[in-house]
Amino acid sequence: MSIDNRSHCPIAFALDLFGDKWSLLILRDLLFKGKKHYQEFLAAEEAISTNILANRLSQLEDYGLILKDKDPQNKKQYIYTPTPKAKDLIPMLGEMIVWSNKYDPETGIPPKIRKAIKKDKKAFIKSLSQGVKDVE
Amino acid sequence: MSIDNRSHCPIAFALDLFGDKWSLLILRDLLFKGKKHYQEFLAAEEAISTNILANRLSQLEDYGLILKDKDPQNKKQYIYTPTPKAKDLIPMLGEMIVWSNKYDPETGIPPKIRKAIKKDKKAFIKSLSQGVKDVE
DNA sequence: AATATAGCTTGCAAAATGCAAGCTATTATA
DNA sequence: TATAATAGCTTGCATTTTGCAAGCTATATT
Repeated sequence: MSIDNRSHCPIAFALDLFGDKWSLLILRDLLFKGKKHYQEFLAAEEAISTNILANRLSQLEDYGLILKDKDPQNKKQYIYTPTPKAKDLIPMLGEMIVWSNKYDPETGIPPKIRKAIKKDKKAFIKSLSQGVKDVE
Repeated sequence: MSIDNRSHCPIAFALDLFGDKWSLLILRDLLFKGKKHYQEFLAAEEAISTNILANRLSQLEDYGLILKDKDPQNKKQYIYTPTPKAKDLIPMLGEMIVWSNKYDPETGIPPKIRKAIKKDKKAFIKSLSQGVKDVE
């Protein structure tokens, strides 16, 4: 797939940036799990390999979805942080979570959260953005 | 990637079903463009190739996202239709459209729709489900 | 100075993708 | 009834992407 989008369709545009098996999992770790370091992404349950991780981090940076800075705490590490452009994906990710909650019979979503989604879907999705600055 | 999901994460579950460059474009054509036939999907602007299209239609059927039936109007064609499981993806796709509307400087979204999104995002997403039965 | 750690890069095999061609079961046409 | 056209694939093969393992470099710790 080329660098420029395949059409001017908004769905195709989004897929050109993160329409693969890994990019959104990295963003999930950044946005919801508070991960910041390369080694943390590497340790994800889904077992991404190091060359793919390096490639996706670099792509996400190119796409303006993440920032890479030296970690002032530990000078041999980098800190990856989501940009507002990435944080703005939270509503979409929220709807994705709601959908999987409905259709994955083996979902690992904890009962408390499942109840929260059932009780008030909108409030649940809004809650995902709490603690994540720069959204809205 | 194996058939069963890589983790019990809801985002990973969704990506296992449609985390590629094509599946959501086919669903877009089914859900928003009223396409029903193989040849219509083949003719999409993004130029999917026929073997990939056949593969994805078969996968989407396996995943319970589409149904394939003989077309009573033209007996040498099939009609593909989205299931409720697919129709329930509309809110997620709506958020994706809203996001791309914000970040794609070359988006092909028509001015009228852009205005509608700006005026009332929620109403816009809701409007996507109008005319598509079985949603909520 | 020697070792460890973090973040990659490289080599190579396996899998997915894309292009072109062909195949089969229906129609539609002569 | 034979002939051609169309729809929906399948197949072969080259290219690209992925994934595993190993290695490499720059810092930091001992």
